[in-house]
Amino acid sequence: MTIKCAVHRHSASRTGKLDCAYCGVRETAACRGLSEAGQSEANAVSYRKAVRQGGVILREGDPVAWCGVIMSGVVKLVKTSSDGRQQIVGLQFGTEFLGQPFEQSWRLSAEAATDVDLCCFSLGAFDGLRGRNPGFEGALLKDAMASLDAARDWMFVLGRKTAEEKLASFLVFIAERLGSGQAAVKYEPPLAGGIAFDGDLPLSRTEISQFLGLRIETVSRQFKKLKSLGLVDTSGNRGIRIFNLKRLRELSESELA
Amino acid sequence: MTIKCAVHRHSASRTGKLDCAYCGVRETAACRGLSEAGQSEANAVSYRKAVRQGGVILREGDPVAWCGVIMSGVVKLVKTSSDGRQQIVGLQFGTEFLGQPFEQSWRLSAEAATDVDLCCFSLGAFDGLRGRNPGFEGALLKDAMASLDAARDWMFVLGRKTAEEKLASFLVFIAERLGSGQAAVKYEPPLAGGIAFDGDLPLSRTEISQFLGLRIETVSRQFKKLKSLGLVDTSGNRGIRIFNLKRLRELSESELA
DNA sequence: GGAAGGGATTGATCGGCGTCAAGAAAGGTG
DNA sequence: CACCTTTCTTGACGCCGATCAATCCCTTCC
Repeated sequence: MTIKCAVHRHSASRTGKLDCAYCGVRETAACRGLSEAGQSEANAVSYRKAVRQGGVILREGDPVAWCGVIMSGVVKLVKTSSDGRQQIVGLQFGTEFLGQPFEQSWRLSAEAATDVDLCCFSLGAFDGLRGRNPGFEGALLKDAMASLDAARDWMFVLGRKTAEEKLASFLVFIAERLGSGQAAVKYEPPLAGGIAFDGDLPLSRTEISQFLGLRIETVSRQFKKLKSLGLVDTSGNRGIRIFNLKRLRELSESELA
Repeated sequence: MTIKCAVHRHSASRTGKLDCAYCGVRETAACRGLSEAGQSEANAVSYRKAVRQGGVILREGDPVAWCGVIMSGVVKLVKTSSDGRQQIVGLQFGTEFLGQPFEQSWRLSAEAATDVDLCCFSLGAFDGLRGRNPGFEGALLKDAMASLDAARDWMFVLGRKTAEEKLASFLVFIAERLGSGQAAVKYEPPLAGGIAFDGDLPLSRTEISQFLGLRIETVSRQFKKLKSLGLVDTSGNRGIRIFNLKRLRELSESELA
Protein backbone atom coordinates (compact mmCIF):
# COMPACT_ATOMS: atom_id res chain seq x y z
CA MET A 1 0.00 0.00 0.00
CA THR A 2 1.25 3.44 -0.83
CA ILE A 3 0.34 6.38 1.35
CA LYS A 4 0.37 9.93 0.13
CA CYS A 5 1.72 12.67 2.32
CA ALA A 6 -1.02 15.26 2.47
CA VAL A 7 1.39 18.12 2.81
CA HIS A 8 4.05 17.34 0.28
CA ARG A 9 2.25 14.88 -1.94
CA HIS A 10 5.09 12.40 -1.88
CA SER A 11 4.52 8.70 -1.37
CA ALA A 12 5.64 6.66 1.57
CA SER A 13 6.63 3.06 1.14
CA ARG A 14 5.74 0.44 3.68
CA THR A 15 9.39 -0.09 4.56
CA GLY A 16 9.28 2.96 6.72
CA LYS A 17 11.54 4.96 4.45
CA LEU A 18 10.52 8.17 2.82
CA ASP A 19 12.30 10.37 0.40
CA CYS A 20 10.84 13.81 0.30
CA ALA A 21 13.09 16.65 -0.74
CA TYR A 22 10.58 19.11 0.61
CA CYS A 23 10.53 18.20 4.25
CA GLY A 24 13.87 16.43 4.22
CA VAL A 25 12.41 13.15 5.33
CA ARG A 26 14.94 10.59 4.21
CA GLU A 27 14.98 8.30 7.14
CA THR A 28 12.70 8.34 10.08
CA ALA A 29 13.45 8.78 13.73
CA ALA A 30 12.54 5.14 14.11
CA CYS A 31 15.34 4.27 11.74
CA ARG A 32 17.82 6.71 13.21
CA GLY A 33 20.18 4.94 15.53
CA LEU A 34 19.01 1.49 14.51
CA SER A 35 21.38 -1.14 13.21
CA GLU A 36 20.40 -3.26 10.20
CA ALA A 37 19.09 -5.88 12.56
CA GLY A 38 17.30 -3.24 14.57
CA GLN A 39 15.62 -1.90 11.47
CA SER A 40 14.41 -5.37 10.58
CA GLU A 41 13.04 -5.79 14.07
CA ALA A 42 11.39 -2.38 13.90
CA ASN A 43 9.77 -3.20 10.59
CA ALA A 44 8.56 -6.52 11.92
CA VAL A 45 6.89 -5.19 15.05
CA SER A 46 5.64 -1.83 13.79
CA TYR A 47 2.33 -1.17 12.16
CA ARG A 48 1.12 1.78 10.15
CA LYS A 49 -1.72 4.09 10.98
CA ALA A 50 -3.18 6.62 8.56
CA VAL A 51 -5.32 9.43 9.95
CA ARG A 52 -7.22 11.90 7.81
CA GLN A 53 -7.03 15.62 8.40
CA GLY A 54 -9.10 16.52 11.43
CA GLY A 55 -9.08 12.99 12.79
CA VAL A 56 -8.32 12.28 16.41
CA ILE A 57 -5.09 10.34 16.91
CA LEU A 58 -5.29 9.98 20.66
CA ARG A 59 -7.41 11.42 23.44
CA GLU A 60 -6.35 12.94 26.75
CA GLY A 61 -7.15 10.59 29.60
CA ASP A 62 -7.22 7.42 27.53
CA PRO A 63 -4.78 4.69 28.57
CA VAL A 64 -1.47 4.77 26.72
CA ALA A 65 -1.18 1.59 24.68
CA TRP A 66 1.21 2.61 21.92
CA CYS A 67 3.66 5.19 20.70
CA GLY A 68 5.23 5.86 17.37
CA VAL A 69 6.91 8.03 14.84
CA ILE A 70 5.29 10.49 12.48
CA MET A 71 6.12 9.47 8.94
CA SER A 72 4.42 12.38 7.25
CA GLY A 73 1.98 15.14 7.97
CA VAL A 74 1.51 17.53 10.85
CA VAL A 75 0.14 16.54 14.25
CA LYS A 76 -1.23 19.08 16.70
CA LEU A 77 -1.02 18.41 20.42
CA VAL A 78 -3.86 19.93 22.41
CA LYS A 79 -4.57 20.52 26.08
CA THR A 80 -8.17 21.18 27.03
CA SER A 81 -9.54 22.51 30.31
CA SER A 82 -12.78 21.48 31.92
CA ASP A 83 -14.53 24.61 30.69
CA GLY A 84 -13.54 23.99 27.08
CA ARG A 85 -10.60 26.31 26.60
CA GLN A 86 -8.02 24.78 24.30
CA GLN A 87 -4.33 25.42 23.80
CA ILE A 88 -2.22 23.81 21.12
CA VAL A 89 0.93 22.90 23.05
CA GLY A 90 2.94 21.54 20.18
CA LEU A 91 3.08 20.88 16.46
CA GLN A 92 4.89 17.74 15.47
CA PHE A 93 6.18 17.05 11.99
CA GLY A 94 7.48 14.11 10.02
CA THR A 95 10.30 12.08 11.63
CA GLU A 96 9.34 13.22 15.12
CA PHE A 97 8.45 10.87 17.94
CA LEU A 98 4.87 10.85 19.20
CA GLY A 99 3.95 9.34 22.53
CA GLN A 100 4.19 9.32 26.30
CA PRO A 101 5.47 5.81 26.94
CA PHE A 102 6.11 6.43 30.64
CA GLU A 103 2.63 7.71 31.44
CA GLN A 104 -0.36 5.59 32.38
CA SER A 105 -2.80 7.75 30.44
CA TRP A 106 -2.36 10.40 27.78
CA ARG A 107 -1.75 13.83 29.24
CA LEU A 108 -2.90 15.56 26.05
CA SER A 109 -4.84 14.95 22.87
CA ALA A 110 -3.41 14.66 19.39
CA GLU A 111 -5.19 15.45 16.15
CA ALA A 112 -4.19 15.29 12.53
CA ALA A 113 -3.67 18.84 11.27
CA THR A 114 -3.08 17.37 7.83
CA ASP A 115 -3.45 13.81 6.65
CA VAL A 116 -1.01 11.92 8.83
CA ASP A 117 0.89 8.69 8.46
CA LEU A 118 2.20 7.04 11.62
CA CYS A 119 4.60 4.20 12.27
CA CYS A 120 3.41 2.68 15.56
CA PHE A 121 4.67 0.32 18.21
CA SER A 122 2.86 -1.34 21.05
CA LEU A 123 4.42 -0.35 24.36
CA GLY A 124 5.87 -3.82 24.72
CA ALA A 125 7.45 -3.76 21.29
CA PHE A 126 8.73 -0.27 21.97
CA ASP A 127 10.39 -1.31 25.22
CA GLY A 128 11.99 -4.29 23.54
CA LEU A 129 13.30 -2.17 20.70
CA ARG A 130 14.56 0.40 23.13
CA GLY A 131 16.29 -2.15 25.32
CA ARG A 132 18.02 -3.89 22.46
CA ASN A 133 19.06 -0.75 20.58
CA PRO A 134 20.91 1.83 22.67
CA GLY A 135 21.26 4.08 19.64
CA PHE A 136 17.50 4.15 19.30
CA GLU A 137 17.09 5.36 22.85
CA GLY A 138 19.72 8.00 22.21
CA ALA A 139 17.79 9.24 19.20
CA LEU A 140 14.64 9.39 21.30
CA LEU A 141 16.45 11.38 23.98
CA LYS A 142 17.72 13.81 21.40
CA ASP A 143 14.22 14.16 19.95
CA ALA A 144 12.68 14.73 23.38
CA MET A 145 15.22 17.38 24.30
CA ALA A 146 14.67 19.16 21.00
CA SER A 147 10.91 19.14 21.60
CA LEU A 148 11.51 20.42 25.11
CA ASP A 149 13.49 23.35 23.84
CA ALA A 150 10.88 24.08 21.19
CA ALA A 151 8.18 24.05 23.86
CA ARG A 152 10.18 26.47 25.97
CA ASP A 153 10.71 28.77 23.02
CA TRP A 154 6.98 28.83 22.57
CA MET A 155 6.43 29.54 26.26
CA PHE A 156 8.23 32.81 25.67
CA VAL A 157 5.92 33.57 22.76
CA LEU A 158 2.83 32.84 24.85
CA GLY A 159 3.98 34.67 27.95
CA ARG A 160 5.71 37.74 26.62
CA LYS A 161 4.82 38.62 23.03
CA THR A 162 2.12 40.89 21.66
CA ALA A 163 -0.52 39.64 19.24
CA GLU A 164 1.40 41.06 16.28
CA GLU A 165 4.64 39.43 17.40
CA LYS A 166 2.82 36.18 18.04
CA LEU A 167 1.46 35.96 14.52
CA ALA A 168 4.83 36.91 13.06
CA SER A 169 6.41 34.19 15.21
CA PHE A 170 3.92 31.68 13.91
CA LEU A 171 4.61 32.54 10.29
CA VAL A 172 8.35 32.33 10.85
CA PHE A 173 7.90 29.01 12.62
CA ILE A 174 5.82 27.56 9.81
CA ALA A 175 8.15 28.89 7.15
CA GLU A 176 11.18 27.41 8.87
CA ARG A 177 9.56 24.05 9.49
CA LEU A 178 7.76 23.58 6.18
CA GLY A 179 9.13 26.04 3.69
CA SER A 180 12.86 26.21 4.13
CA GLY A 181 15.65 23.76 3.54
CA GLN A 182 16.89 22.46 0.25
CA ALA A 183 13.44 22.05 -1.06
CA ALA A 184 10.18 23.97 -1.31
CA VAL A 185 9.94 22.42 -4.74
CA LYS A 186 6.35 23.21 -5.41
CA TYR A 187 6.70 26.58 -3.83
CA GLU A 188 8.48 29.74 -4.77
CA PRO A 189 12.22 29.76 -4.30
CA PRO A 190 13.33 31.68 -1.26
CA LEU A 191 13.38 34.83 -3.26
CA ALA A 192 14.06 37.51 -0.68
CA GLY A 193 12.79 34.97 1.79
CA GLY A 194 9.48 34.50 -0.02
CA ILE A 195 7.51 31.35 0.69
CA ALA A 196 4.02 30.34 -0.26
CA PHE A 197 1.46 27.86 0.95
CA ASP A 198 -1.14 27.91 -1.74
CA GLY A 199 -3.88 26.01 -0.05
CA ASP A 200 -2.21 23.60 2.27
CA LEU A 201 -1.40 25.57 5.37
CA PRO A 202 -1.60 22.93 8.09
CA LEU A 203 -3.66 25.08 10.45
CA SER A 204 -6.99 26.86 10.16
CA ARG A 205 -7.47 30.34 11.64
CA THR A 206 -9.07 28.82 14.71
CA GLU A 207 -6.10 26.50 15.16
CA ILE A 208 -3.64 29.34 14.70
CA SER A 209 -5.44 31.25 17.44
CA GLN A 210 -5.29 28.18 19.70
CA PHE A 211 -1.57 27.90 19.04
CA LEU A 212 -0.94 31.57 19.80
CA GLY A 213 -3.13 31.96 22.87
CA LEU A 214 -5.34 34.47 21.06
CA ARG A 215 -8.91 34.66 19.73
CA ILE A 216 -9.64 34.08 16.09
CA GLU A 217 -10.76 37.70 15.61
CA THR A 218 -7.43 38.98 16.85
CA VAL A 219 -5.56 36.67 14.49
CA SER A 220 -7.68 37.96 11.65
CA ARG A 221 -6.93 41.57 12.54
CA GLN A 222 -3.22 40.91 12.82
CA PHE A 223 -3.22 39.25 9.41
CA LYS A 224 -4.82 42.39 8.07
CA LYS A 225 -2.07 44.46 9.64
CA LEU A 226 0.72 42.31 8.22
CA LYS A 227 -0.94 42.46 4.81
CA SER A 228 -1.10 46.24 4.97
CA LEU A 229 2.62 46.22 5.75
CA GLY A 230 3.16 44.23 2.58
CA LEU A 231 4.78 41.34 4.41
CA VAL A 232 2.28 38.63 3.61
CA ASP A 233 -0.84 37.91 1.63
CA THR A 234 -3.59 35.40 2.15
CA SER A 235 -5.65 33.48 -0.37
CA GLY A 236 -8.55 31.44 0.81
CA ASN A 237 -8.70 29.88 4.23
CA ARG A 238 -5.47 27.93 3.95
CA GLY A 239 -3.36 29.98 1.60
CA ILE A 240 -0.50 32.20 2.71
CA ARG A 241 2.23 33.96 0.80
CA ILE A 242 5.17 35.29 2.74
CA PHE A 243 6.96 38.09 0.93
CA ASN A 244 9.54 39.17 3.45
CA LEU A 245 10.55 36.53 5.94
CA LYS A 246 13.44 38.64 7.17
CA ARG A 247 11.31 41.54 8.27
CA LEU A 248 8.76 39.12 9.67
CA ARG A 249 11.48 37.63 11.81
CA GLU A 250 12.48 41.07 13.01
CA LEU A 251 8.87 41.83 13.81
CA SER A 252 8.56 38.63 15.78
CA GLU A 253 11.52 39.61 17.92
CA SER A 254 10.58 43.27 18.14
CA GLU A 255 13.89 44.25 16.59
CA LEU A 256 12.34 46.77 14.25
CA ALA A 257 14.38 49.70 13.08
CA MET B 1 32.98 19.02 52.33
CA THR B 2 29.38 19.23 53.36
CA ILE B 3 26.93 21.36 51.44
CA LYS B 4 23.74 22.66 52.94
CA CYS B 5 20.56 22.66 50.93
CA ALA B 6 19.20 26.16 51.17
CA VAL B 7 15.62 25.07 50.85
CA HIS B 8 15.42 22.11 53.13
CA ARG B 9 18.45 22.63 55.31
CA HIS B 10 19.67 19.09 54.95
CA SER B 11 23.26 18.22 54.21
CA ALA B 12 24.52 16.60 51.06
CA SER B 13 27.40 14.20 51.18
CA ARG B 14 30.01 14.13 48.47
CA THR B 15 29.01 10.62 47.43
CA GLY B 16 26.15 12.03 45.48
CA LYS B 17 23.55 10.61 47.80
CA LEU B 18 21.09 12.70 49.70
CA ASP B 19 18.44 11.77 52.18
CA CYS B 20 15.93 14.51 52.56
CA ALA B 21 12.48 13.55 53.74
CA TYR B 22 11.18 16.93 52.67
CA CYS B 23 11.85 16.82 48.97
CA GLY B 24 12.10 13.06 48.78
CA VAL B 25 15.63 13.10 47.47
CA ARG B 26 16.99 9.71 48.35
CA GLU B 27 18.88 8.92 45.25
CA THR B 28 19.62 11.22 42.39
CA ALA B 29 18.67 10.95 38.77
CA ALA B 30 22.35 10.32 38.16
CA CYS B 31 22.11 7.27 40.34
CA ARG B 32 18.81 6.08 38.95
CA GLY B 33 19.40 3.39 36.39
CA LEU B 34 23.06 3.01 37.22
CA SER B 35 24.60 -0.28 38.23
CA GLU B 36 27.07 -0.44 41.13
CA ALA B 37 29.90 -0.11 38.64
CA GLY B 38 28.10 2.72 36.90
CA GLN B 39 27.68 4.58 40.18
CA SER B 40 31.37 4.25 40.89
CA GLU B 41 32.16 5.58 37.44
CA ALA B 42 29.71 8.43 37.92
CA ASN B 43 31.24 9.35 41.24
CA ALA B 44 34.71 9.22 39.73
CA VAL B 45 34.03 11.50 36.78
CA SER B 46 31.52 13.89 38.32
CA TYR B 47 32.31 17.08 40.15
CA ARG B 48 30.19 19.21 42.41
CA LYS B 49 29.20 22.79 41.88
CA ALA B 50 27.58 24.99 44.51
CA VAL B 51 25.81 28.15 43.41
CA ARG B 52 24.41 30.72 45.79
CA GLN B 53 20.89 32.08 45.47
CA GLY B 54 20.75 34.52 42.59
CA GLY B 55 23.92 33.20 40.99
CA VAL B 56 24.10 32.46 37.28
CA ILE B 57 24.54 28.76 36.51
CA LEU B 58 24.79 29.07 32.77
CA ARG B 59 24.20 31.76 30.20
CA GLU B 60 22.22 31.63 26.96
CA GLY B 61 24.57 31.62 24.00
CA ASP B 62 27.60 30.28 25.83
CA PRO B 63 29.06 27.02 24.50
CA VAL B 64 27.75 23.89 26.19
CA ALA B 65 30.63 22.22 28.01
CA TRP B 66 28.87 20.26 30.74
CA CYS B 67 25.58 18.96 32.01
CA GLY B 68 24.49 17.55 35.30
CA VAL B 69 21.95 16.73 37.90
CA ILE B 70 20.46 19.04 40.50
CA MET B 71 21.23 17.63 43.94
CA SER B 72 19.32 20.24 45.89
CA GLY B 73 17.76 23.63 45.46
CA VAL B 74 15.61 25.19 42.77
CA VAL B 75 16.90 26.26 39.36
CA LYS B 76 15.00 28.70 37.14
CA LEU B 77 15.36 28.49 33.39
CA VAL B 78 15.02 31.83 31.64
CA LYS B 79 14.61 32.98 28.05
CA THR B 80 15.41 36.60 27.32
CA SER B 81 14.59 38.60 24.20
CA SER B 82 16.78 41.26 22.68
CA ASP B 83 14.67 44.02 24.19
CA GLY B 84 15.01 42.62 27.68
CA ARG B 85 11.73 40.83 28.20
CA GLN B 86 12.19 37.70 30.26
CA GLN B 87 10.16 34.55 30.65
CA ILE B 88 10.89 31.77 33.11
CA VAL B 89 10.36 28.66 30.99
CA GLY B 90 10.93 26.09 33.67
CA LEU B 91 11.65 25.46 37.31
CA GLN B 92 13.86 22.48 38.03
CA PHE B 93 14.12 20.79 41.41
CA GLY B 94 16.37 18.32 43.09
CA THR B 95 17.02 15.01 41.22
CA GLU B 96 16.21 16.59 37.87
CA PHE B 97 18.59 16.67 34.94
CA LEU B 98 19.98 20.01 33.84
CA GLY B 99 21.58 20.46 30.48
CA GLN B 100 21.33 20.52 26.69
CA PRO B 101 24.00 17.99 25.75
CA PHE B 102 22.99 17.92 22.08
CA GLU B 103 23.18 21.65 21.54
CA GLN B 104 26.27 23.60 20.59
CA SER B 105 25.37 26.56 22.76
CA TRP B 106 22.88 27.02 25.58
CA ARG B 107 19.43 27.93 24.34
CA LEU B 108 18.49 29.46 27.67
CA SER B 109 19.97 30.78 30.88
CA ALA B 110 19.80 29.11 34.27
CA GLU B 111 19.96 30.84 37.62
CA ALA B 112 19.86 29.61 41.19
CA ALA B 113 16.46 30.48 42.66
CA THR B 114 17.74 29.12 45.98
CA ASP B 115 21.21 27.98 46.90
CA VAL B 116 21.85 25.13 44.50
CA ASP B 117 24.07 22.07 44.57
CA LEU B 118 24.89 20.43 41.26
CA CYS B 119 26.50 17.14 40.29
CA CYS B 120 28.20 17.86 36.98
CA PHE B 121 29.74 15.93 34.10
CA SER B 122 31.86 17.12 31.24
CA LEU B 123 30.17 16.31 27.94
CA GLY B 124 32.74 13.63 27.28
CA ALA B 125 32.23 11.97 30.64
CA PHE B 126 28.48 12.24 30.15
CA ASP B 127 28.63 10.53 26.76
CA GLY B 128 30.77 7.76 28.17
CA LEU B 129 28.45 7.20 31.08
CA ARG B 130 25.47 7.26 28.78
CA GLY B 131 27.03 4.82 26.34
CA ARG B 132 28.06 2.34 28.99
CA ASN B 133 24.85 2.49 31.05
CA PRO B 134 21.67 1.97 29.03
CA GLY B 135 19.58 2.34 32.19
CA PHE B 136 21.04 5.78 32.71
CA GLU B 137 19.94 6.89 29.27
CA GLY B 138 16.50 5.48 29.97
CA ALA B 139 16.26 7.54 33.14
CA LEU B 140 17.30 10.62 31.20
CA LEU B 141 14.64 9.94 28.59
CA LYS B 142 12.01 9.58 31.28
CA ASP B 143 13.16 12.81 32.90
CA ALA B 144 13.11 14.68 29.59
CA MET B 145 9.62 13.49 28.73
CA ALA B 146 8.35 14.47 32.17
CA SER B 147 9.86 17.93 31.74
CA LEU B 148 8.30 18.14 28.30
CA ASP B 149 4.87 17.41 29.67
CA ALA B 150 5.35 19.91 32.49
CA ALA B 151 6.36 22.54 29.94
CA ARG B 152 3.24 21.82 27.91
CA ASP B 153 1.06 22.06 31.00
CA TRP B 154 2.53 25.46 31.61
CA MET B 155 1.93 26.51 28.01
CA PHE B 156 -1.75 26.14 28.73
CA VAL B 157 -1.38 28.34 31.80
CA LEU B 158 0.43 31.02 29.80
CA GLY B 159 -1.84 30.91 26.79
CA ARG B 160 -5.29 30.48 28.25
CA LYS B 161 -5.56 31.40 31.91
CA THR B 162 -6.49 34.68 33.54
CA ALA B 163 -4.17 36.42 36.01
CA GLU B 164 -6.10 35.04 38.97
CA GLU B 165 -5.99 31.50 37.59
CA LYS B 166 -2.31 31.91 36.82
CA LEU B 167 -1.40 32.84 40.38
CA ALA B 168 -3.56 30.03 41.74
CA SER B 169 -1.81 27.65 39.35
CA PHE B 170 1.57 28.82 40.58
CA LEU B 171 0.65 28.31 44.22
CA VAL B 172 -0.69 24.83 43.49
CA PHE B 173 2.45 24.04 41.52
CA ILE B 174 4.74 25.17 44.31
CA ALA B 175 2.70 23.40 46.96
CA GLU B 176 2.78 20.16 45.00
CA ARG B 177 6.47 20.34 44.26
CA LEU B 178 7.77 21.57 47.59
CA GLY B 179 5.05 21.13 50.18
CA SER B 180 3.49 17.75 49.58
CA GLY B 181 4.83 14.25 49.90
CA GLN B 182 5.70 12.43 53.08
CA ALA B 183 7.51 15.42 54.42
CA ALA B 184 7.02 19.14 55.00
CA VAL B 185 8.67 18.50 58.34
CA LYS B 186 9.32 22.08 59.21
CA TYR B 187 5.99 23.13 57.84
CA GLU B 188 2.46 22.68 58.98
CA PRO B 189 0.92 19.30 58.40
CA PRO B 190 -1.43 19.18 55.43
CA LEU B 191 -4.29 20.28 57.61
CA ALA B 192 -7.14 20.89 55.19
CA GLY B 193 -4.47 21.22 52.55
CA GLY B 194 -2.64 23.94 54.43
CA ILE B 195 1.00 24.55 53.59
CA ALA B 196 3.36 27.28 54.64
CA PHE B 197 6.60 28.69 53.35
CA ASP B 198 7.72 30.91 56.14
CA GLY B 199 10.50 32.78 54.46
CA ASP B 200 11.90 30.44 51.90
CA LEU B 201 9.65 30.70 48.90
CA PRO B 202 12.04 30.00 46.03
CA LEU B 203 10.79 32.90 43.89
CA SER B 204 10.50 36.64 44.43
CA ARG B 205 7.45 38.55 43.22
CA THR B 206 9.36 39.61 40.12
CA GLU B 207 10.25 36.00 39.39
CA ILE B 208 6.69 34.85 39.95
CA SER B 209 5.55 37.44 37.42
CA GLN B 210 8.18 36.23 34.95
CA PHE B 211 6.98 32.68 35.43
CA LEU B 212 3.33 33.61 34.90
CA GLY B 213 3.71 35.97 31.96
CA LEU B 214 2.39 38.86 34.03
CA ARG B 215 3.71 42.11 35.50
CA ILE B 216 4.72 42.31 39.11
CA GLU B 217 1.90 44.77 39.91
CA THR B 218 -0.67 42.32 38.62
CA VAL B 219 0.79 39.52 40.74
CA SER B 220 0.59 41.79 43.75
CA ARG B 221 -3.04 42.63 43.09
CA GLN B 222 -3.96 38.97 42.60
CA PHE B 223 -2.29 38.08 45.88
CA LYS B 224 -4.46 40.71 47.51
CA LYS B 225 -7.53 39.15 45.96
CA LEU B 226 -6.63 35.63 47.12
CA LYS B 227 -5.95 36.97 50.59
CA SER B 228 -9.34 38.67 50.70
CA LEU B 229 -10.86 35.31 49.76
CA GLY B 230 -9.12 33.81 52.76
CA LEU B 231 -7.21 31.28 50.66
CA VAL B 232 -3.68 32.44 51.40
CA ASP B 233 -1.70 34.87 53.48
CA THR B 234 1.70 36.42 52.90
CA SER B 235 4.39 37.38 55.37
CA GLY B 236 7.40 39.28 54.19
CA ASN B 237 8.71 39.00 50.67
CA ARG B 238 9.19 35.25 50.67
CA GLY B 239 6.58 33.98 53.07
CA ILE B 240 3.35 32.35 51.97
CA ARG B 241 0.75 30.42 53.88
CA ILE B 242 -1.76 28.40 51.91
CA PHE B 243 -4.95 27.76 53.83
CA ASN B 244 -7.08 25.99 51.28
CA LEU B 245 -5.20 24.16 48.57
CA LYS B 246 -8.33 22.44 47.36
CA ARG B 247 -10.19 25.65 46.55
CA LEU B 248 -7.00 27.10 45.09
CA ARG B 249 -6.83 24.15 42.74
CA GLU B 250 -10.44 24.68 41.73
CA LEU B 251 -9.72 28.35 41.14
CA SER B 252 -6.75 27.48 38.96
CA GLU B 253 -8.94 25.31 36.78
CA SER B 254 -11.92 27.64 36.85
CA GLU B 255 -14.07 24.91 38.31
CA LEU B 256 -15.64 27.16 40.87
CA ALA B 257 -19.06 26.35 42.23
C1' DG C 1 -23.33 25.93 -11.11
C1' DG C 2 -26.15 26.98 -7.20
C1' DA C 3 -27.30 26.43 -2.49
C1' DA C 4 -26.10 25.36 2.20
C1' DG C 5 -23.02 25.54 5.94
C1' DG C 6 -18.94 26.52 8.26
C1' DG C 7 -15.09 29.42 8.68
C1' DA C 8 -13.22 34.07 8.36
C1' DT C 9 -13.62 39.05 8.43
C1' DT C 10 -15.10 43.39 10.16
C1' DG C 11 -17.14 46.62 13.42
C1' DA C 12 -18.48 48.37 18.07
C1' DT C 13 -17.80 48.05 22.72
C1' DC C 14 -15.94 46.41 27.09
C1' DG C 15 -12.77 45.00 30.53
C1' DG C 16 -8.47 43.00 32.17
C1' DC C 17 -3.98 43.72 32.44
C1' DG C 18 -0.11 46.88 31.46
C1' DT C 19 1.99 51.24 32.35
C1' DC C 20 3.48 55.05 35.05
C1' DA C 21 4.19 57.00 39.40
C1' DA C 22 4.24 57.38 44.37
C1' DG C 23 4.67 55.44 48.71
C1' DA C 24 5.27 51.63 52.08
C1' DA C 25 7.51 47.51 53.77
C1' DA C 26 11.22 44.49 54.04
C1' DG C 27 15.88 43.31 54.39
C1' DG C 28 20.67 44.26 54.76
C1' DT C 29 24.68 47.06 56.68
C1' DG C 30 27.50 49.77 59.73
C1' DC D 1 18.97 51.01 66.12
C1' DA D 2 19.26 54.22 62.25
C1' DC D 3 20.10 54.36 57.58
C1' DC D 4 19.93 52.98 52.88
C1' DT D 5 18.59 50.00 49.19
C1' DT D 6 15.73 46.88 47.26
C1' DT D 7 11.35 44.94 46.80
C1' DC D 8 6.58 45.12 47.16
C1' DT D 9 2.10 47.51 47.27
C1' DT D 10 -1.32 50.72 45.91
C1' DG D 11 -3.56 54.06 42.90
C1' DA D 12 -4.87 56.36 38.46
C1' DC D 13 -5.15 55.80 33.80
C1' DG D 14 -4.77 53.92 29.05
C1' DC D 15 -4.54 50.43 25.68
C1' DC D 16 -4.51 45.87 23.78
C1' DG D 17 -7.01 42.07 23.02
C1' DA D 18 -11.60 39.79 24.32
C1' DT D 19 -16.38 39.79 23.50
C1' DC D 20 -20.62 40.16 20.99
C1' DA D 21 -22.82 40.54 16.71
C1' DA D 22 -23.40 41.05 11.78
C1' DT D 23 -21.74 40.08 7.29
C1' DC D 24 -18.82 38.08 4.01
C1' DC D 25 -16.65 34.52 1.63
C1' DC D 26 -14.65 30.25 0.97
C1' DT D 27 -15.64 25.24 0.58
C1' DT D 28 -18.27 21.39 -0.59
C1' DC D 29 -22.06 18.91 -1.70
C1' DC D 30 -25.77 18.45 -4.40
